[in-house]
Amino acid sequence: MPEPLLLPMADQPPVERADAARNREALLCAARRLVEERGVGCVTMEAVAAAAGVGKGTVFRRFESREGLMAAVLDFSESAWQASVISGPPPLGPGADPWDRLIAFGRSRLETTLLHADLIQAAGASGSRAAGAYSFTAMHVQHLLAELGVDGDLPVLATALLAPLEVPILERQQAGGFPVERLLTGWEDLARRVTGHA
Amino acid sequence: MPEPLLLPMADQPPVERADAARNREALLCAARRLVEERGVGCVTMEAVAAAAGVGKGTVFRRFESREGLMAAVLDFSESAWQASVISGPPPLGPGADPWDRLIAFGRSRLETTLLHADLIQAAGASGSRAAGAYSFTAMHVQHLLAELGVDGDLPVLATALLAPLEVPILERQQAGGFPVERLLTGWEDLARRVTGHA
DNA sequence: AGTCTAAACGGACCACGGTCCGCTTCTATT
DNA sequence: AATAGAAGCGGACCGTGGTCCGTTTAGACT
Repeated sequence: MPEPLLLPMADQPPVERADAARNREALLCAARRLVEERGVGCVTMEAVAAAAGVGKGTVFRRFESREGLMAAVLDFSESAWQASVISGPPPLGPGADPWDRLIAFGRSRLETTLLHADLIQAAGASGSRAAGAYSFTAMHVQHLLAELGVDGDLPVLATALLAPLEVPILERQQAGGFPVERLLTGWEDLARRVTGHA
Repeated sequence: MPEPLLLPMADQPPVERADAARNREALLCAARRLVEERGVGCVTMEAVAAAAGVGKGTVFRRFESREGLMAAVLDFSESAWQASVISGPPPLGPGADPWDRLIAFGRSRLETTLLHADLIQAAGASGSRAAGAYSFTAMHVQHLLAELGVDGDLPVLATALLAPLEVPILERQQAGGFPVERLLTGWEDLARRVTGHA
């Protein structure tokens, strides 16, 4: 018998063993709980391991690093938000005109970011990487800009629009005494100037 | 004799003792050297202490934290740059018209930031705090915007202009394959849109 | 059921940032 | 010069993120 079709096919993710998957789930779950009830800053890797009933080594095996784990926790909340942008009700979701969507996006993004600020920071660089070079938000904004007929270097313009919504910038401004409402108004103004919208 | 004039006056910085100042200098110097020859990531607090011939406790006493020390090291290079903005030759320094200064500022800031990226990140939040609520760069941009006759929420607009020049954003874009030249062109375009400049 | 191997596990171990506290040293005052 | 006490010092000590490696186990094949 000639090697029962099993040779090439290069199955990249060699599937996860059952116990490994179980532990991953338990860890994620424990991490979520601990983060919620103690705050990100007070959750140690050892505590998560203990809460999930596994050894510390396992946590690192499954999630690479603390940042990785936090990114996974963040992903939970974040993907719900992404869903509401992709397929939720307007004006955030599809259906409204691009300008209204852009404004809704800005407000929603700003609020979400502020809400998960600790987690986002704890997730560090692992938080933004996604499919390929661009994260979901960048793609979305770029898309809206295109719909608005903006011309120029869209990827770069999108980044410029997103940058002031990043945690460090928002927190610095908040620390400087700027109320959220003002930041929001400011961002809308920025969007208006960038898009040339009336 | 009635308490020889020494009562109030609340002299905030009770001056630093001579040996303390000596150690601060030695530490700063050692840190600078080590950072330069090994790279920020490979410089431990203990190594700096040893190189300066003092105990580890002293490093923390003088600089509060690793971030604090790195901020101090950064300050060295940074203040030279600030000087060239304040009183260097045009177009970066005073003399050129505001628009040209703004463009020169963007290019210079971008290059400087990229150059010291590691250090800036290592300095963390300690890197940006300065006199009061606004850092030097924010004040400067705000000033230029005012000169250009831009109306709107200047502090917020200035922040929006500065945000895409922050390390994490620049690095993410570079990692995405965007050459520096493109980032720069993009920023100029942004500035044009924000200021309404022809 | 038995065997074999890659994958997974756990916890001892390490390095580094940061704290603490008993001892030393400056410096103002007499 | 002597004194007092605040400021500074050093290094043992601690907690945490991350690694390593000897042991265990899932699960594929027989």
